[in-house]
Amino acid sequence: MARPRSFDRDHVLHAAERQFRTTGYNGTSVDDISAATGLGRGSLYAAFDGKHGVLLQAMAGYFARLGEFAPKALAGPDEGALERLHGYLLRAVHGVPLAADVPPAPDRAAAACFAAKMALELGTSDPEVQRLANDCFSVLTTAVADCVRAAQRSGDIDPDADPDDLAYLLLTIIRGTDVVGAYGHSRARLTSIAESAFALLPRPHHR
Amino acid sequence: MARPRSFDRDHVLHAAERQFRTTGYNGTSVDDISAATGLGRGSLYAAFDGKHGVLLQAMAGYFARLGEFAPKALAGPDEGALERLHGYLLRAVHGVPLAADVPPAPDRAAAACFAAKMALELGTSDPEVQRLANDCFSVLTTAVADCVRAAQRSGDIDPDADPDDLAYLLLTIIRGTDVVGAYGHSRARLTSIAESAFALLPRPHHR
DNA sequence: ACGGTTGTGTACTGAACTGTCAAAAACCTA
DNA sequence: TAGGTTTTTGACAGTTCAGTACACAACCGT
Repeated sequence: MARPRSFDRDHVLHAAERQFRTTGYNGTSVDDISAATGLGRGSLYAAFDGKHGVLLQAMAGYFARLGEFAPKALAGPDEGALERLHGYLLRAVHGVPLAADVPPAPDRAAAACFAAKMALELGTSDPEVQRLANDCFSVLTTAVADCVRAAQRSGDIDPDADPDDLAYLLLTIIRGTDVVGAYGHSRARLTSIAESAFALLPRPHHR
Repeated sequence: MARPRSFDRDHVLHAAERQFRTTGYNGTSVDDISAATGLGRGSLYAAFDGKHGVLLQAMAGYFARLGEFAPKALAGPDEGALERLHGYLLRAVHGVPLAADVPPAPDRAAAACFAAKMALELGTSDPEVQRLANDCFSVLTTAVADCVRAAQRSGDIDPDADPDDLAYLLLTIIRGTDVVGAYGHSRARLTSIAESAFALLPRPHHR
């Protein structure tokens, strides 16, 4: 028996995420968020408790999408594991993949991992942001490590390699391409980096 | 026949760099810079043309230090090239090395590449910053690629590998550890990533 | 020692920003 | 259809910020 809210929570948080992505946290004013989401000042404070609240909840939403998509993209039968890894790597260097059918963003720099960007801007002074960003990273390393193990079982990756170390390395490379993308390098360059990384994966010793 | 300036330009720019590194560009006010450098507002505007001018000149100074140190650390006889690469990689993942004897910074997150951090925060909207950051990256990739070529001549790296691709990949990994460091991961974890990367370098096919 | 020149410190201005408040609007239920 | 509840809207106060202007201090050559 009260007025229902006129906006979709996830939709608003996603718009705020885009804004934070392009102008950074400190570079975004509450009015910017207001314009990007269509919500008035008062509604923002009532629903999300202001700028910092919007950030935390937007990051939580991002984390949820990540935890939904990445494991799904990497899980599957052992046989195709290496190829799934390959595909994920190639898509990831062009922007965090969050849906199977979403094409890479037109602007690579704006497609960098949201959590990573916020962690780099605020991580030293905002432990909560740092923790959330690290959670995003953990989800990804876990999913990749599982996929590496699957590839090892199917004989496509050296069984002596440590799957966790390999997962950390691959994710570090992916995050590194966020930075290289921010430098303005071409899509072809990023693809080349991804292929080089993939080519160096330790294969089993045949003989 | 005029009053000389009472500050050392490089010293001031370095202090400003530290401030930008810890609080970001948009998170730093002119008063913050003033406090960090000891210069008054007027002097800052007269000598560096305000906040943005300080950033550009601080980045230029950073670029100069980078171009001074990195090639020196990686150049040398072909024989020790692989080991120099190894040493550089290990030091780089703990913060941009700018002098041979400087120990890694106490706070890893504050030791990330200055240029990379600024590029990620401002790169999309500030082409000048993007260009300067990319220049920093180019200096490093060139130096690393040269060292890879040296290691190939001495028979420590597969001569069939493309040294430029390898250099891009290694630098991408190093920039990736800036992000992983911002997540709050331990020094040991970063070392482990660097060692994993080094272990995967393509060795020549013996026999 | 003095004057010209340049650096330094501080106060000021107009704009922008954050967080809050109260009135109006929208909705549901009875 | 009327009342109660919650959202929405717009405006407001206090603060902070970037950039400027002006007065003062320091130095050097003569």
